Formats: sequence, structure tokens, C-alpha cells
Amino acid sequence: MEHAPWSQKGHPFAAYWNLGCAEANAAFAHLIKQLLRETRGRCVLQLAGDPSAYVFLPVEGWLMTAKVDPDGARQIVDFALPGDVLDPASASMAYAAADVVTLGRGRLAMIPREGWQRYLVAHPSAAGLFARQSAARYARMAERMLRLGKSSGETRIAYAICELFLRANPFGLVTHTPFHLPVTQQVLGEFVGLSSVHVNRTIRAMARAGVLTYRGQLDVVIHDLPTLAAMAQIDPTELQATIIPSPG
Amino acid sequence: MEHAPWSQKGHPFAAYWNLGCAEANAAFAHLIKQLLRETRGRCVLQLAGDPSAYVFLPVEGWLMTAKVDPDGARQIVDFALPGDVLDPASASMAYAAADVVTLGRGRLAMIPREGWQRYLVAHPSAAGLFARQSAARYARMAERMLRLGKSSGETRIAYAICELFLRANPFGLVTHTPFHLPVTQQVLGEFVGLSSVHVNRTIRAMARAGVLTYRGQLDVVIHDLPTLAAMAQIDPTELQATIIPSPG
DNA sequence: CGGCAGTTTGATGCCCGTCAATAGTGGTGG
DNA sequence: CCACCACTATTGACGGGCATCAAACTGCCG
Repeated sequence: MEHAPWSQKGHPFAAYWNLGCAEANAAFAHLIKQLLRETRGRCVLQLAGDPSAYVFLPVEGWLMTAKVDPDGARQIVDFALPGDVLDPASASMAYAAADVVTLGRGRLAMIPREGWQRYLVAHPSAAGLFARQSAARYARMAERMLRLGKSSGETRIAYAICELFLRANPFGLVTHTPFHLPVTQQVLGEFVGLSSVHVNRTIRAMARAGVLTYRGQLDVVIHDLPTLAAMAQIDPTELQATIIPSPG
Repeated sequence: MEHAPWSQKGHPFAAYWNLGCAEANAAFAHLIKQLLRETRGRCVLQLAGDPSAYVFLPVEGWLMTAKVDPDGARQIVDFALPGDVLDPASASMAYAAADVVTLGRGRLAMIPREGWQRYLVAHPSAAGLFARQSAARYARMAERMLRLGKSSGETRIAYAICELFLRANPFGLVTHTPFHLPVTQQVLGEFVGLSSVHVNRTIRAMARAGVLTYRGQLDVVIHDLPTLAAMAQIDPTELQATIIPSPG
């Protein structure tokens, strides 16, 4: 994650989106070339209920999809990391089901939906990758709904850390490796359905218990993976197979 | 919902799955003809983590996808109604992300995934309908995650009733029309993340307030739709456009 | 008619939200 | 370079919503 894969020769974005087919890769590069865009801070790219004209591809930095209730409380529905394709369409396809917001600075491509669909039809290997990503998103959301509905705050937070660690780190859940989440405790709370106060108390208790260490704006190091996995009620290997799509 | 659309002439299932193209309809009929199956009671068709070989099409009665945590608590992830296509695959596509369970007696088709995918490739209109259904499922899950994370038990239950009413009733959210949910209070609790005791107290309070009436095994009649919609924090028309895919 | 699954109601306790106040952090401009 | 400010993190006190346990009641099916 240190430098943009963008700078690589040949097919930009190749680290994340490799179809094993030179022509499909070239078509993909052509598709996003003109559509790159820089972002800084937290900025809203799409509002729920507005016309949904674009598919979003983060290249650097994360996006999130969120919904806001009438009281102003926000629930984060999912994150999109580099290599993911985010289509916020609702059942009607013409309007968005959720807000799309950037997290900090980064780079992304916004592709008109028609262009994206033409690309998928023309390149079955891309359609296959997209299908695996959709299945992965479904599996993630199912896993999180289980925690949201039935589990304690501790379990929800431990699970969220495991999920995001797995998604952001190609080596999976490893100990003693620092890793950065571009996420405040407030945002983590909006992800797991807890107040930022309770997130703080819980994560702090985990740190005191020696399970992990962290610094503000969430640079996390896992120390005791078995305990963390037990808190999250997961098997690391199994979870990885369930929620991480195979590339290419 | 009284009699199976199955009994109709021509293309069985036509009431739910009409592609506006005779050939695609015929191919669909051929696809599921041999694969029909009766169900009774609550029976498990697929376990999370097992190989995921089939796509499920309920024809009569409902299915649910659910996940169970180590303590035995169950969270229902989504329901599948007649006309929906349920693919429980996880990121790896080879294994299921969740259990698939029937609710009471009914009829369904189980289609091997390869056959289903060949059908989608051969009939773009079917692929389009499937895409709209996937978007609808995403919108539903997002909407429910918002309630699960941020809302009171009353809001969650009111929302669940509105969602299921909308999905099961082609005329949308209408008052003074009895409608049947094949769901116990226990199951409703597993859907909205509440204990069956609390579901009972809440729904009973709604009945005392004159918002709705119901009888055991949930035959519901809505009396005061504005109040119910306010409890659920929805706009009925908007919600329908968001979570109900257009047929055909 | 007995049994079983579902519904209803009460009593008790705790997890977690809310309010409030303090301390830390980074970014910006003078 | 430092002062300032907005944002974030931390900690305490208090109350309420919901889980849990337990016990009757209902209706249905064999």
C-alpha cells in the first residue's frame, strides 16, 4: 500500500485487477485512464436516493458506503478497498441505495455504468471477477449482520479489525506487523454499531489485555492472534477463504 | 399467493419470472422442469461452509439464509420469496457463506450452478433481471444493517414488517388487508436481532396502540400506515422503489 | 386427551448509550 | 516557530433498553 500501483509500467492498477488476459487488461486500462480523480479529506461522492450514474473503483485509499437515519446517526454498510468495484445501485438500478464517501486522501476512478456494463459483457473474465467480488461482499455483509444482531461489542470490534486486516493485508492475519486503518474510533463505531465512547473503552481493554497495540487514527499491531480470533468468533483461515475474492 | 402459479398454463413460474422473451422463458422452464422439489416443515438445504453446488429458486413458500454463531444464536441474513434467485456462494464460489433453510411447506427448484451460469450467459435479459435482484438484495441488506446498528427494537420490527409486506404483496403497503408471514415471533427475532420475548412485547404494544392487528404465526393487518411508517423510519413509496426489483 | 410448539407476562440485571469534562494531536496561519 | 483551533481520544457517572430466567397460557396435531 505504500506507493500507488498506478505508477507501475504497462497496466496501471495491475496489482489489484489482473484478468490473466492481456486484451482484457488493456481494455480495462483504457476504460479508467480518463476517469482518474484525486480526493482529499472526507468527501461525499454519491448521496443515497440520487441518480446512480457511476461505478466507483478506488485506486488508492478507501471508500465507504453508508446510510444515515432521520436522527442523523450513520451506519457504514461496507468499505471498498483498492481493487474492489463499488456499485451503489438499488433495485431500480437508476438510484443509489447508499451514500458513497471517501476516507482521507486517495485516488479513484468513476466509471459511467453503461461503459462498465459494456466492458463486463465484452470480457467474461472480468465479469467472473466481478461476480466473485459480489459474492465476497455478500459473505462479508452476512458475517457482519451476524455480529451486529447477536454479539457483544467486544466481538463486533474484534471481528471488524480481523476483517479489515485481512482485506488490507495480502499476507492475511499476521501478528507483530503494524498495519494502518484510515479510520477514527468514531468511524469504527459507525461500522460496528457502537458509540465512539464504547469503541474506545473496548479497544483499550483489548490493548491492556495484551491482545493488540494501537495508536490514534488506528495503526494496529496484533500480538495475540488466538485470543483476538476467539473474541471475534472466527477461524482466520476460514474467514479469509469466505470473504476475500481470489484475484485474476 | 393462494395457489401455486405453477398450475398456470404455458410457462410455470411465469407470474414471477417473465423475461418478455418467449425463448428465454422457455429455456427457463426447461431449466427448472426436472429440478422441482417439495418441502415440508423447516428443513436445511445447505450448510454454511459446505460445498455450494446449487442456486435455489423458491416457487411456493419462503426460504431463508442464516448464520449461526458458536453459542448457537442464529441471525437470519435474508429471506428469499417466490421469484427470487438465491445463490449462497461465498468469495470462493465453491463454498456457501450461509445456511439455507425452508420455512414451512412449499416448492422449490435447485439448479446446479454451472447450468444456471450457462443460462445467464445465453440469455442477457435473464442476466439483467438477476443483476437487478442482486442490487435489490444489497439495498435490503443495507437498509437492515442501518436498523440493526442504530435503531430501537420498535423501529427494527416495524421495518421488518414493512419490508416483508412489500415483498410479499404486489400491491405494496396497503392497510386493512390481511397478509400472512410464514414466520414465528422467534424467527422474526432472529431476523431483527431481538429475543422472542422482546419481539412479543413490542408487537403487542403496536397492536394495543391500534397500528396493526395480528394472530399467532403472524397474520398481520395494518391499520395505521403513517404511524407504522414513522416507527420504521421509511417512506413506503421510496422503500418500494429501493428494495423491490422490477420484474421482466 | 396429552404433549408440544408457540405466545404471553413478570422480575431482575447488565451492556451500552448519553452527557460531560479533560487531555492529546495535527494542521494552519501569523 | 509558536499560538491557535478543530478534531480525536480518554475517562467518569448515570440511566434505560433489552437479554435472561421462569412460569403460565394457548392452540394444534396425533
